[in-house]
Amino acid sequence: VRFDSITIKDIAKALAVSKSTVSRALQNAADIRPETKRLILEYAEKYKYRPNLMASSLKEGRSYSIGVVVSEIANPFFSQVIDGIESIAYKNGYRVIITQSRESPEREMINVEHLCSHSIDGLLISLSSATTDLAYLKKWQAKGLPMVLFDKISKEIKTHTVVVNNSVGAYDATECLIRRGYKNIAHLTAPPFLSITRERLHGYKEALLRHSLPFDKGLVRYVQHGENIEQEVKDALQSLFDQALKPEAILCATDRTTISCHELLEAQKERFGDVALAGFSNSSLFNHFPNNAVIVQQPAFEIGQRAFELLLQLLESKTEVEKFETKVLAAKLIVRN
Amino acid sequence: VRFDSITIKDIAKALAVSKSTVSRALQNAADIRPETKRLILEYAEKYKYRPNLMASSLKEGRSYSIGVVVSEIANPFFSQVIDGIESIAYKNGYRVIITQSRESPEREMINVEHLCSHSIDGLLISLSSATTDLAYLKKWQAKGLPMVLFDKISKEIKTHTVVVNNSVGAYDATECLIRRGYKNIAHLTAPPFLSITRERLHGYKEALLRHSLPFDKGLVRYVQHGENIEQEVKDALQSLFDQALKPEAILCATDRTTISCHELLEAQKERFGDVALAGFSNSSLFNHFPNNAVIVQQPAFEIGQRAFELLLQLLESKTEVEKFETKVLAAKLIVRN
DNA sequence: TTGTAGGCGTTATCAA
DNA sequence: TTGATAACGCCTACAA
Repeated sequence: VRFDSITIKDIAKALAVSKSTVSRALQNAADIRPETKRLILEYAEKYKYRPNLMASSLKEGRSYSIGVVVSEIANPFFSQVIDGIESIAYKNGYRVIITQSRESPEREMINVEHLCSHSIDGLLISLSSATTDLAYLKKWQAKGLPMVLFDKISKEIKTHTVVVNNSVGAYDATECLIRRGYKNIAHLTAPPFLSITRERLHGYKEALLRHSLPFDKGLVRYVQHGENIEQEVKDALQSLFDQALKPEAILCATDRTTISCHELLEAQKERFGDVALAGFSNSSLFNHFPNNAVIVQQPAFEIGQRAFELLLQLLESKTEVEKFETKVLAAKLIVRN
Repeated sequence: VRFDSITIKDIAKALAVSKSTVSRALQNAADIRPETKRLILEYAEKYKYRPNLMASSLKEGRSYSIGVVVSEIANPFFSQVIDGIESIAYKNGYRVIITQSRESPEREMINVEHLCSHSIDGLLISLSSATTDLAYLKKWQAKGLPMVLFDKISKEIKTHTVVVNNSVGAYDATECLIRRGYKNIAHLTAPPFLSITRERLHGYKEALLRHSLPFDKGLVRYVQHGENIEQEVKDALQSLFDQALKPEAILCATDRTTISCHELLEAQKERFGDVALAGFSNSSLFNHFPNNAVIVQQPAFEIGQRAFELLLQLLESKTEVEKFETKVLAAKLIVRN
């Protein structure tokens, strides 16, 4: 702020009172003469006084802003989460600083450092798919930075978390495919070390088991979700369909794989034939999916809300929080006629 | 920041030097004994000293952060713009605070107020479709807040601006339709008071004129882009097709209308028949559009880059900037065989 | 009811 | 080469 804005000092000078009196008036303090207060508030209003929040933050030792790290804001799941966060944060007087990791552990770390040196009061983070070393996060946590993990979480970090019931979501979608008569169901998923991968894989397996279908490792493909994810999905599909026993249906574990998979199946109908598609997605794209597609939609907005609420608990707790909560939300299965 | 972090004072105390010496060492000043500097830097490194940027901002009178206001981060055009902004901003040591107006003038105003009281150094803004009263923006500008307008701009605000050549984009798309033999081309666009509306309408008209086709007001529909835009587009389409002379093709002026229009045409093929679609869009959705669709894609990433560069000019200019620049970028026509 | 003084963490000026 | 001091804008004991 280089631009001229009126300060408490200015008001004090203009009205020939002390800075403290002005400060008191502005804060609705009790011990102030109504007349004085009126004068000050009028002047402040007239000259559009805005408190310098940097100064108060410095004084108060908190900034009333929280940091958010997601992999991509363009991903509809995350934009919905962010909407959820903001919806509650603003009401509570917090502002939200959004950053993107683009699935890069380095950028993730840089963002967190950046946010922290800019004095955020707390952090909401969904880890990048490639993050394995959590030392840097633990460091900040040890320094006392309150944080809540959501979506892609890690059990290494002891704190509140918000996730969806990935296992049940995957189970339901798989079961839906099975009920339609598909037996040979492939699974396209994220890297194996992620919790979402394990949980969704687990749901997939359970559904097969329950319906007495064999689990075949050869039908599972792990997609790195790197720079060129389209190519990765393409390769995965190729290798699936190069096998003797071709998949009749595919369950995709992530938004990106669901969409890429749909596009590829669409584009090369001759090659792949009529394959049923099921997948996790929060994209409005699903309107364009084939009518028989099965979509697992996560309650993204609510995830954001819950995550902020939990963070608020940490922020406002007077004592060290020892017992951490894990909020598990249900995913929604979308099946059209 | 309530959480414990080490300060210059702490280092000074620990090493029995003065705060100023520490500050100098940390800033790579010349007038310091190498040995002292080494000691300080080592200590700082060991105890993970991070400067409190709020304090330096307060001191320096600038925060090295800029505010961004767009209507929706989930809109791919804006997420691409934001990527462009960030790509340059980070390199220049600025951080970016993103807010969404959701096409509401009130939220837009609240966001700007909020950003300003949090001491941003400058503002990048795309106006909401419904914003008509710019008094509040002028107020901040008068106070000295540097700003750059992009995408949805207003000539009422005298400052740098970045836009695409809307007129040419619309012209090219329309001409493309005409060359394919379509004569009765409808135009679905934004509210008439927006510059993008006027410019795109102008390009549409010019193309008709050039190819000796009559311009028919009855083929133009203005869509408010409010809460329920889907319904608005639906109504617009209905009324277009209720006319005696049905459109053979439609040119949509905005991402939202292009997508809604596509979905509606798709869903009700019997009702609307085989209508050619052209439209402005930055969504990857266009992969799902019919093969003959014509897409006008804006260089969103570059818009963000240029906008930040111009803002940087304002931020770094020692003297009052009087002469303002308007960067006009070309849109890209995407036509698939 | 109001004013004075000190401090939040930095940086910059000036003196030593 | 280093240190003391003041200042950024705000808040708050404490004193008047």
